[in-house]
Amino acid sequence: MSVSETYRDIYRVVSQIPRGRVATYGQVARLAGRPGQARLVGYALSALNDRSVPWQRVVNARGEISLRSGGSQGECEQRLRLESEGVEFAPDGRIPLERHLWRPDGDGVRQQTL
DNA sequence: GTGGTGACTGCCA
DNA sequence: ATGGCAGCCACCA
Repeated sequence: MSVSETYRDIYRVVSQIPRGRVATYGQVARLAGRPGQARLVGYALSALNDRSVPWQRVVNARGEISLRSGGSQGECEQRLRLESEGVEFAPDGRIPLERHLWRPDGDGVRQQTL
């Protein structure tokens, strides 16, 4: 394999993010069994080369899109993809985590209660 | 094996 | 409210 089990675990968690919802790096890290190590998630996604993984649903703690080193059109593409999935963006370009933050435990029980 | 860096987060000023 | 510094783990040279 090209990736370690840690990466694979991270990808697995990211793949479990439901459509129309987003998760923070820290959250994914915690679910992946690496609490407090959001950097690894970001780094794992940076090394990610698989379109099967919805990496676009992973945002930073502020609900903004973290763009990669050097900067690229990935940011715009990510936003478009999320909007296409039903994720709303605030005027300031942020995502209301209160509404779209993924709740693994809730499992879509109370998230839709706007 | 060692050193530096990174798509982050949280606390302090 | 914003800005800056330190820390964690894994990958690359």
